[in-house]
This record gives sequence, structure tokens and C-alpha cells, in this order.
Amino acid sequence: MPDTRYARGPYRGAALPATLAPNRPQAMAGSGRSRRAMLTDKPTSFDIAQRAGVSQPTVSRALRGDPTVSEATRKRIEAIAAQLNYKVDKNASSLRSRHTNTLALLFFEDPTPDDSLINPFFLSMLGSIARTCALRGYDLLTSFQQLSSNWHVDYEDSHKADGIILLGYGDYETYRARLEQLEAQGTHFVRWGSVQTGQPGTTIGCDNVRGGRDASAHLIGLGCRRIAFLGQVSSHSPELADRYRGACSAMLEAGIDPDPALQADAITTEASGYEAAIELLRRGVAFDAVFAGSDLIAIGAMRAFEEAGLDVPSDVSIVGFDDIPAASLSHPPLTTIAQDYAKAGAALVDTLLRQIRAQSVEAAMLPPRLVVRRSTAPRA
Amino acid sequence: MPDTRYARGPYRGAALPATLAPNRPQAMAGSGRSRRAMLTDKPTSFDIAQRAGVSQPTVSRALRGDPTVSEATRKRIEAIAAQLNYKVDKNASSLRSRHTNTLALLFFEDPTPDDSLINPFFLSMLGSIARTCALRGYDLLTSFQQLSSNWHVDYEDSHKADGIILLGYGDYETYRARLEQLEAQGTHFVRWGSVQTGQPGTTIGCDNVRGGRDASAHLIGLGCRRIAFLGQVSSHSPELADRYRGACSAMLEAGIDPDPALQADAITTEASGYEAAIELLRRGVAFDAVFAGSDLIAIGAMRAFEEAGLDVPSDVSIVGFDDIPAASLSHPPLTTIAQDYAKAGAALVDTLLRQIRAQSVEAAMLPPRLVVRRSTAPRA
DNA sequence: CATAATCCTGAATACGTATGTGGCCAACTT
DNA sequence: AAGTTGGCCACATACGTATTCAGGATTATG
Repeated sequence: MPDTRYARGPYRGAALPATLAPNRPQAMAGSGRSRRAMLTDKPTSFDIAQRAGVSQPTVSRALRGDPTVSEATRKRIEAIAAQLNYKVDKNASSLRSRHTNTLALLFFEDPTPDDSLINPFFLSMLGSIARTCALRGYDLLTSFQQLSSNWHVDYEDSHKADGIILLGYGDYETYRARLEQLEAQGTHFVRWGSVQTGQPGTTIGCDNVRGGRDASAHLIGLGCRRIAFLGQVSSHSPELADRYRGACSAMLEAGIDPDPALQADAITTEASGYEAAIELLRRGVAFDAVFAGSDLIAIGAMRAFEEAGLDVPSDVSIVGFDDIPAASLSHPPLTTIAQDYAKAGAALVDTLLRQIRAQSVEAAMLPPRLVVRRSTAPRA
Repeated sequence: MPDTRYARGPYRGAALPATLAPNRPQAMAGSGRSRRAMLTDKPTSFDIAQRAGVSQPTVSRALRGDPTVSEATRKRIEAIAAQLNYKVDKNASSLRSRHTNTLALLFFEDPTPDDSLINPFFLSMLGSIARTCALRGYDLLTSFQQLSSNWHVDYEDSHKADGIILLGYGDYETYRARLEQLEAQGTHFVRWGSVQTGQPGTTIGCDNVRGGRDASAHLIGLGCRRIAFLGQVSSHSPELADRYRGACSAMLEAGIDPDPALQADAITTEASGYEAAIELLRRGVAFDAVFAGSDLIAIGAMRAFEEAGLDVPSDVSIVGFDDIPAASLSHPPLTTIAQDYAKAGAALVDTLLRQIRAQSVEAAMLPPRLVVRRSTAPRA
């Protein structure tokens, strides 16, 4: 096998024929370019350079605000660029500079690959993330995938994005394996989730323990003593487990012993919340309040209670978590622990950008906020 | 001014010195490349070529399934590429081939640039569009902007995307100007909205007239005779106007004369629906049913009616439009006209792709579907 | 067996930008 | 006035892939 077959470059060291010049010989002295139709061909930095009487590199530098270009030259170039409606070619720019000014958002929800049932909480987050990206001058690539797909490994390798934001619920064991893979690759990424030590990558999340504590404290303050929790508390959904833990600690502080019979598993869907409430009722244990692991669970539970003839809040007070848009539209409007979408999205984007720029990053927990609506009331 | 200053290419036609070869002289015969650290450097098609004993173009062809590459060669190349975890560089690929395999989604909502109040209908659409893009092998760039921004003109010019999907409500006059600008530029785009003749570009939308007719027919079938409409009917929001027109035609067919006093303006928010219902009550005109221009309007109206002591559906039946997730969670669950998100997203993406591929495209209207829940009931 | 058709591959090069380096000129130093 | 500094800019080139063209090898054809 000849060792020159895979050589880079056209001539492999042989002298170049004098009749061949590299790079667009037809554009010599600008004549070739001007023969082309300006209406169909987007202008390039060479076109701008030609009109401005400068070289192409000067155009590139001027448009990016490089201080080595004089003010007068820059102004002139900017004017011509605007006039010709010139836009920097993103692909060429990224190819040369090795960064894309684009972030990727991976949105996964393993148990529910159904279009319409995307958790509203994450959709609100998406809005916030998209807006923050725009403010920072970054584009956002969005993808909805199964957690088990290989989507995440592609994005940096193929230079589509400079970093990845991970958003979603899913089985935490699968999730963790993916995170470790990303970290091993050296991919820049941040995730939204339960903040715990010893996890791969950087996590931004709500202070779920404190949120759970606040929810319980609110109910206890209303005179409730038998507080049920609806939501999975296994290691597969760390957020819900954290919320439960916070709730328990508030109860213990108030001298209430958390009763395992008052906890029923549910995942974050309305249907699952409905089922969990039915299960709770079936057990026949007394309760005067429900802390639901999420708003969707709470809304499902309220439907079950209504069907069972229980009144919210006079028979049972309910607190949710997330403050999704539907929470204020439910009947009655739901008392809940709000997460600040705007801050959360900004924190995710800014942390990722710091990581991309090789600045120090650290996990962060955002404070939740109790929003009292009409699903909770003092005990009679 | 010398006329060679802006010339393309390094030598401006002079004979090339024999000692200089274009393109990576240090990579001659592969030696330069192999000196670099493989762990930090992503492999290129040259690396694959070297290991496979073929040239770089053959690698490029093989990985894109070009039939001129023999099966044996392709298999070998694919194996090596997989082993080295090689990924085609998106920027280089797009730069050379002049297409990006990326679509852009522009999401605007002019009156409400607020993060949290994004219309849930569009968020559901986003999920469907993202999923369809993934199925078609396209990436999706997402942006939330004001309609008045210049976002849309950038995307094709800077070669970030091959086409644009426009989604959102907003003042139709501003909107139309933007559409004309896009068309003049020759940008590939489709929009979701009211399908009308003589509009710039290609529009995909729900058959709003038929939806309005179905909603009214349903109410008439329940014995309602005084049907109010909540929603703007001006040319600024053509969808709502279409829905109203459909409602009126159903009433006329049933021998009912639409009463202008039974129409109150509202935009697509819960708050606006609430206000419109208050306004309707204030007028003191009798009505036995409400057709709301959207689910959010309907939910706001239900809140107003509850506060006014009116029972839904025994005092007044209500029909919404869109079937957003919250519609089934409201109290009572909302009868509404459903739009098929999955089909809508697929239609938008596929129409845009046809346009990009220079195939024939045409506007399309998707059939709506009446979903009866508990906010409507036969008149006593 | 010569010639044509076919198949496969390599050589050469373009895509449009960003950036390291060197050089020219004017404004300064001693 | 000779040397020195910055300020600005042009030159040369790399980034990694896709594509056109031409040619070698193989097979089909007469």
C-alpha cells in the first residue's frame, strides 16, 4: 500500500503548476466575482472587502469589533455590509473558529414519549432557556428524545453545539450512565435535577428539600396533622424523594411522626396522581392534607377527591409543586411551591457558558417559593 | 487604490513558489497528522481514510451511502469510523454542501413577551414539530422572539437553517409585512395560521371555520339558542374571526340570527377571557351558551361565571378551542374543538421540506375534532 | 484478442471565514 | 537624524468536508 494515498493536500509536495492558483482563480482581482449574479449569490466577506477597498481579513475583524481595525475603516465596512445585507456565514465561521455559538437542549421524558403529554413544567423552562440564549447571543438547538437514545453523544462531536443542557425526568440509573458517558467524553453539559454530591457533571436544581419543608410547614401551620405525600420516593426519582424528605423533617420538627401509610407512589402525570389518591383512599387511613410531589399529581388527586365527595380545601388541603400554568387554572386554584423558571433557565445557560469558557462552575440550588391559593385552608 | 488589494487567493496569479503547497503541508503523507494527539483531537475523514487505506473523498462518499463506493469498502470504512467514534463535522459539511439539515422554528407572541405565559397550544406544537424533525433527520433551532424583531431574516442568510417554521399569534398587519419580506428574500418558510388565498408563502392551519361551525352545531344540538362568542373578530386575528364566521353560519342554518351584542373581544389569554366574560355579563343580554375563541379564553370565562354564581354547564354551556392540556384539567373539564398536534407538526415540517427540495407545496387545512367533556350539557 | 462499457477510486479543489505573522507608515524617542 | 515604537492592515493559510473530473482496473462485447 503506497504511503501517499491518504496524504493531505492536492500536490503532495510536488511543485505547483504555474497556471494553477489556489482558491477561486476565477475571482482574481475581483473580476470573476463581479460576473456572478448578485441577486442569487449571497455576498461574502470578499465582496465587502472589494467595495471597501480593504482585504477580506480586515472585514472579518471589523465586523467582530476587533480593536486593531481603525474606527473609520470599521464604520465604512459596517455601512457596506449593511447595505449589501451581508451576513457572516455561520458554517464557515464555526469551522474556522472552532466554536458554534449554539447550545443544545436535550429534553427527555422516558416513561412518556407522547407528544401531547410533555410536562408543562419543562415547557416553561424551555421558554426561559430559549430567551436567555437569545440574550447571550447563542442559538438553541432543541431535541425531544428518549433518554435511552444516543442523541447526546452526537452534538459536540459533530460540532453542532458548544454544550448541552439536559432537561427531563427519567429513570435515574439510565440517566446516570449517560451523564458519566458525557463526562468521559469531555462534553460540556449541565443538567436540571436533584443536586447531590458525587454526581457526574454540574447540576442546577430547585432546593427540593426546602420546598418540601415549606409545603409541610404551611400545612402544619394551618392545623393539619395527618399529611399524606403522593409521589415516588425511590432513588429513581431523586427530586420527589428530596421533597418528601423535606416534608418529613418539617413534620418531625413539629412533633409529628411521618406515617409510611400516608405515602403513595406516583410519577409526574395527572393520571398517576389520580391513581395514587384512589390508593390512599382505599387504604382507609385518616388524613387531613396532601402534599403532592408535583402539580400534575395534585391536579389528578383533586379529581379523585372530588369524585369521592371530598371537598378541597374544607375536607383536605392540597399543596402541589412546580407552579405550572395549569396550577392557577385548576379548581380550586392550587397552592403550590413555585420554581422560578426565569432564574432557572438563566442559571442553566450561564453555568454552561462558564463551563464552555473554562471558568469555574459549581452546582446551584434555587430557592423555591410558596404560593398560597385556594386549595389550602385552616382546619376547622 | 491598487486593484489587487481585494483579490481572492494568496498569490494573485503569480507563479507559486515550489516550496509551498496549499492545504496543510505538515500533513504530507500523513506524518503530520499522526504526530498530533489522538485523544484531544477529534478524528477527521483523513484519519479514517488513512486507516482504511483509501482517500478522504472515498470516506465521505462511503459514509453518506453513495452507491459508487463498493459495498466492501463502505463496510470497512463504516467499521473504522465507528471504532474511532468519528462524526462528520457539521460545519464543514454544511459549508461545502450548502445545506444544513436544520430547520428553524420561530415562535412569537407579540402581546405577551412573558416567559411563563406562552400559549400551551404552541408548546404542544413545538413538541410535535421537534419529534417530526428528528424522524426526518433534521435538527431544530428554536427561538422565542417578538414578532417585530429581525430574527427571521438572519437564519437563512447566515446559513444556520434551510428553512423556517413560523408559529405564533400577533398583530396580523405586522405579521404580513414580515411574510412578504421573507418571500421577497426567497427564504423557505411555512407558517401555522389562518389559511386564506393570496397570502405570502405557504400556510398550514386548522379548518377554523369548520371548527367554529362544529362548536356551534354542538351547542345548538343541546338546545342552546343564545350563543355568545368571546374573541377578537377583526382582521388582526384571522383565526378567531374564522371561528366566529363558522359559528355564525351554523346558527344561520339553524334559523338563529347571530346577535352582535353576544360577541365580546378577547385575545388568547386566561385574563382576557375573564375580562370578556365580565363584559358580557355587564351588558345584561341573555345567553345560554358561550363559544370561546380558545381554551384559555374559555377557562378565564369559567372563572368569571363561577364568581358571578353561574353554574357551568347547567346555567351556561361552554365550548373552547385548541384542546390544550389544561382543558381536560379544568373544572368542569372543557368541551372543546381539538386540533391534532401530531398531524399539524408533521404537516408543517413535511411541507417545508418539500419546499426546500423544490417540490410542489400547497396550503393545507387540517380537520378539527369536537371533544365533548362536561362543560356542555342539554338545556333543561 | 482488441475495444468498449462499467465500476470504483484518487487527485484537485471550493466552500467562506478567522487568525498568526510580518511589513509599512507615522509619531515618537534619544 | 537614526532608531524605536505602535497602529493598521495585507498576506498566507487552516478549518474538514463534498464534489467534479479523470483515470485505472475490471468486465462485457464484438
